[in-house]
Amino acid sequence: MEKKVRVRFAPSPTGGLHIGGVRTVLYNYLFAKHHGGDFILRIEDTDQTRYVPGAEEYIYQTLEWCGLHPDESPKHGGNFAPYRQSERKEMYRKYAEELVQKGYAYYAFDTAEELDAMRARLRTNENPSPQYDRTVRMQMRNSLVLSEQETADLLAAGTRHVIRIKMPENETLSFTDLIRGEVTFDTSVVDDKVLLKADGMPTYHLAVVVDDYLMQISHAFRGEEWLPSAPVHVLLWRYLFGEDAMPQWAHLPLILGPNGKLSKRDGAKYGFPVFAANWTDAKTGELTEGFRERGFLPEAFINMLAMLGWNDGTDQEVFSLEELVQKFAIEKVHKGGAKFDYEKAKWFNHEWIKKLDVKHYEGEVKKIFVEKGWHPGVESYLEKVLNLVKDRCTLLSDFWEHSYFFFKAPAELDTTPIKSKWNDTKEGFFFSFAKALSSLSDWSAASIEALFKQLAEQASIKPGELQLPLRIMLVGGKFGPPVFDIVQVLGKEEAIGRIHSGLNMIREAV
RNA sequence: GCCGCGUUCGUCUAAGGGCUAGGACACCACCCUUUCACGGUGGUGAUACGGGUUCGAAUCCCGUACGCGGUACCA
Repeated sequence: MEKKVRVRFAPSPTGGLHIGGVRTVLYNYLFAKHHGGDFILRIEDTDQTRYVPGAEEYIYQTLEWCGLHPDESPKHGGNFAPYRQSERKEMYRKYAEELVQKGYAYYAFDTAEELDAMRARLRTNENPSPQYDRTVRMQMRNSLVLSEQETADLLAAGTRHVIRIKMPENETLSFTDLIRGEVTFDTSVVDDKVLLKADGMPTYHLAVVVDDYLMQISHAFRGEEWLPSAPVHVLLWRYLFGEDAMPQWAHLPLILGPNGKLSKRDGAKYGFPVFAANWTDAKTGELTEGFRERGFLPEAFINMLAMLGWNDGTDQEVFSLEELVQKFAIEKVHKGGAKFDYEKAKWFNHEWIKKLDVKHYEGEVKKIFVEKGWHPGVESYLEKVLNLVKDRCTLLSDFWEHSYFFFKAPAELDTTPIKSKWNDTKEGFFFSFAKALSSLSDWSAASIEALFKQLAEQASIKPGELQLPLRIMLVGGKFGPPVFDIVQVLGKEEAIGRIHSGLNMIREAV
């Protein structure tokens, strides 16, 4: 009987979510939904020294923006609550004690100073980072070397201590990774990791195993940086719950920056966001820009991340979330890390801006417009304008520069391109064009263009000679969408008004 | 240092023994457009290196190099 698919994303609330984290959530979500399973959000806040206020709320907001809704979480609740590890603190100790009882773990009373001293003593060029492992554990202060009575006394006296796993010697451990296949380790080279800290909190290693078991997680996907500690987790599963109950692992490749692992610094250095949404560090006040505020659509952001390390085997690159859910297969995830390319990210956004109806992002665009000093006007007019310029916008923030002139008549004109060729015949043409426009009944770009060409022919001027002046009168310079589309969207009254004031300005300039 | 993972155009990737190694981004050229873009067409450009196995290898095996990750009472 197949277990129900249950996956979890388990971030620690220590700051903004960067794109590597978001991709991990995405793949978890896609896998769960593809298999009709549950997607759980668990907050791993066992390190109280690194806890950052606001970080958890930020995670919810980011997931919501991306459209990745958890079935269970601290906020949404669920049958396996609590979902915050700090609130589960009492549950872990008993498993750690169980391991000690079974001889798989031991109490260690070494102080931070003693650990430092051990490392300093053993450090050499050949061994730059000595570990607390089988080679030194019998020289330390722990229940392996202390007598039972001494250990009991220390414990009874409330001596600060941790519980460490006792890694077996010379054992070959392997497990099957859904992406990488069989991965093998020699237990002798893994150190005696701390399982339960002196403050009573579990470390990640204990917590992830206990919680994955208690929350009936069927598949566990996480970043590749966890691969080296996988043997510890496999062992804990074996000792505590049996390897048969262990979730299937998949270690996701890393997302790289221009040189090495992608970092916040890369973003600042190369001018692209690395966080999903803006993040302000409460302590330093430092703001790290997000994709969202940069003008990315969630659809594009998700799409771009999904393709960074995965594809369905075809040439298709633009996928909606629904399509991704339908087609996602964890086996097709790449093994190698992927270098993030901001240009490609922008391309995805451009594709989505073109593809989506403007109603989808009108609200966001309005916010940006208001910041630029725009006053909300007629809804249908705004929509027409956005539809006209959407193809030329890569980011939502591009809309303003491509359309501001629809909301405000030009205060001055760039007449340099037309000045030298300006004459009375042309002026006369525009007078009669404006007049003819006022009585035009079919107000469409096509009939405006027909009218324009007809009058041009009557005046014996090539229409091409007149289009640029018209454009400049309407928008102020050499830019914007096709000129007759501009006339149409502007509307009769506004277009005629701009032609008349444009003529005045040209006359002054010539 | 040790351990692990990886390596196809500049970048993301397809091809998992068999056509001139395909697509996308970026770049270049041309076309479209008497604005600027969009768009269209075409082009430059890759199997890290060395050995095997095989009629045949990007693909399987071994070695080397390089990259990345880990090596905390952080996750």
